[in-house]
Amino acid sequence: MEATRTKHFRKRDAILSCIKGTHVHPSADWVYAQLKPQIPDLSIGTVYRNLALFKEQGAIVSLGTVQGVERFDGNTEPHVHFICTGCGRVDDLPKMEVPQAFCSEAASQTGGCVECCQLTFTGRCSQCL
Amino acid sequence: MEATRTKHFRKRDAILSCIKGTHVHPSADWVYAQLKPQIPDLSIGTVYRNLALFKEQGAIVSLGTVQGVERFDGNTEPHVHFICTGCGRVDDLPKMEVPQAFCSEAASQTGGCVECCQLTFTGRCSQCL
DNA sequence: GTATTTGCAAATATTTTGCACAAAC
DNA sequence: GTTTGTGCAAAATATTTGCAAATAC
Repeated sequence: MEATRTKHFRKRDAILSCIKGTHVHPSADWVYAQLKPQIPDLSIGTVYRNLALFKEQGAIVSLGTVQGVERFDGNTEPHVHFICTGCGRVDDLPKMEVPQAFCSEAASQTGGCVECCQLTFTGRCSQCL
Repeated sequence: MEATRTKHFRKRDAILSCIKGTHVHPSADWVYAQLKPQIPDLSIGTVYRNLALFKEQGAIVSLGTVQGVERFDGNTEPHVHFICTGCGRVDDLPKMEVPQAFCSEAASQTGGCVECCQLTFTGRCSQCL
C-alpha cells in the first residue's frame, strides 16, 4: 500500500518539511500555495494551525510581520536577517552573527528570561534599488 | 485666545507628542485611548493615518507587531529592545548597543541599502515569570 | 473503539480607505 | 478659495475558531 501511505501522510509533516526546506522565510499563504498543487484538499486553516503549533513547540520561529504578513523561519538557530521594504524578501546574512555575550548581557539587564535574539537589518535589496 | 489655541491645535501634533513622550512603544490603539479623553472627537482612523505618515517621514519607527498589533517607537536612534511574550511589554535596553561596524558590514553583504537595524530580545519579563 | 487532525466557512481583529465636511492658510 | 486634515463608517485583509467529518492509532 505504498500509494495509500503516500497519499495519506499527515499534512502536518508536509507543512513542516516545506518550511524546513526553503530559505525564503515564508508566510502561511506561501506554504499553502506551495503545497496546494500536491495536496489539493489542503486548507489554509490547517496551515495556520500547524504553523502556530510548530512555533509553540519551537520547531520554527516567527520573524514578525513583513508588509502585514507574518513570516516564519525553519532555521531556529539565531542568525541575522535582511528584510527588503520594497519587495518583502527576507534573506539570511550567514556571515554575520550576534555575539554570544549579548544574550547573557540582555538577560541580566531585563531581570527576566531571554528566549530569543534577533538582529534584523531593513532596507532595499539590490534588485529594488 | 490661549484656550482656543490649545483646544484647536492640530491632532497630528498631539499624536506625535504622545508617541514622542512615552517609553511604552505604543500601538495605534494605545495612542488613541491616551488622547481620546483630551480630544473627544478624535477618531482612530486619524491615528492610523498619522502614524503611517510619521513612519514614512522617518519621525517614528515601527517595531513590528507584538501579539498581532503593530508597535511604534518615537525614538528613532537605533537601540536595543526587549519584548515580553507574556504581557506584550516592550522595553529599551539602554545599556546595550549595536556595534556601528555591523551596519556597514550588513550593507556590504546585501549589496543593497541598509536603512535600519534592530536588535531585539524576546522572552519573559520578571513580572511574567 | 478513542484521540487527533482537518476542511470548511463563519467570526474576529486590525488596519486601510472613500467621501463629505471642517479647518488652515 | 484652495489645500490639507479629519470623522465616520464601510471595506479590505490576515488570522483564528467552532464543529462535524475524516484519519490515525
